[in-house]
Amino acid sequence: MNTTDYIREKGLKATPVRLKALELLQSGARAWSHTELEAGFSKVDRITLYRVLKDFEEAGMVHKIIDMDGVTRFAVCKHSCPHSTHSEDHVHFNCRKCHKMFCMDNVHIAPIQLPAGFTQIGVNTLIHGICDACN
Amino acid sequence: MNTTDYIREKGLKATPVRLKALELLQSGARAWSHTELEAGFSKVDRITLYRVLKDFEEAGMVHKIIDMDGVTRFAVCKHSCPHSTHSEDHVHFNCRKCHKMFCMDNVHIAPIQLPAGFTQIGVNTLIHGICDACN
DNA sequence: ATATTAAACGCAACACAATTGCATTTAGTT
DNA sequence: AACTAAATGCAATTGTGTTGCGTTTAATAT
Ligand SMILES: [Mn+2]
Ligand SMILES: [Mn+2]
Ligand SMILES: [Zn+2]
Ligand SMILES: [Zn+2]
Repeated sequence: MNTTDYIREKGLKATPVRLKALELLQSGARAWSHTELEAGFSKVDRITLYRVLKDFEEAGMVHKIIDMDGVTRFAVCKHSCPHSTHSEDHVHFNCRKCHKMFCMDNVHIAPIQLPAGFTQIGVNTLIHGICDACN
Repeated sequence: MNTTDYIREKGLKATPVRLKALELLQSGARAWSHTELEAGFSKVDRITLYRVLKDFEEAGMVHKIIDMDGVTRFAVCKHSCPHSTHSEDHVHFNCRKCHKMFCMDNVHIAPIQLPAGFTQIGVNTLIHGICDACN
């Protein structure tokens, strides 16, 4: 399915900012910060971009992750992600050199045993190290 | 060892703000945000508090964690934590109800197998759910 | 006890991320 | 082509964290 139809299918209008933002998010196979995305446009209103990212997130098109530096990042949801059942439990990798963040969908994490009284809803595993490109 | 001596042992002057901040951090067995700590004082300069927290962190007295909402939090280091070998790899638990964060030093996490090319330096595991008090 | 001084403090200013309100424009529809 | 709800662009505001600088103070030396 093309970008325009995908946005429309999610109940959103296919506007220029949304099309470009989605194309950027779908490229590079990584999680993008607002600043990185903004730099990918020749010209964009940063408030509009904030709202587009929020719209995408609410539509279940992207998920938000806070990286090791506290920077908010967005990555496309690879499997179909209805907002309710949206699982963000996959591992994220943050490179100490280039500071890029990657979603590691194929990395398996073992279930965690919590102390009595604590109930788990979800888990965010954030690994930091050196990525393949920087190695 | 008392609070004053502990601060001095780390090479810092035992000032009123530092004493109070450390007492707050040592109480409650959880990770405190700047805002929460500030509220624990009857009167404190917020810039001074930022600097005290930075000093504590650099001295290896506390470690910094970003919680599920992107809020920066500080928790006392339970075992002796020289800054160089300081391990922050223990699990953190963030409550969806009260938004408090806890360090789970006794929770074991299995080692993670990364794809070829990626080298791991450390890992931050952040579980979200409902804490014992809220359950 | 008093003097000394490097460290810590308090305040103003600044930088940056993110949100809200509102008037204008536009995508999708009739 | 006309309509309208949604999206945009801009200004203003909030929140978090940092930096510079003059003043005060904790720890030390006399
Ligand atoms: Mn991801
Ligand atoms: Mn901790
Ligand atoms: Zn890298
Ligand atoms: Zn709770």
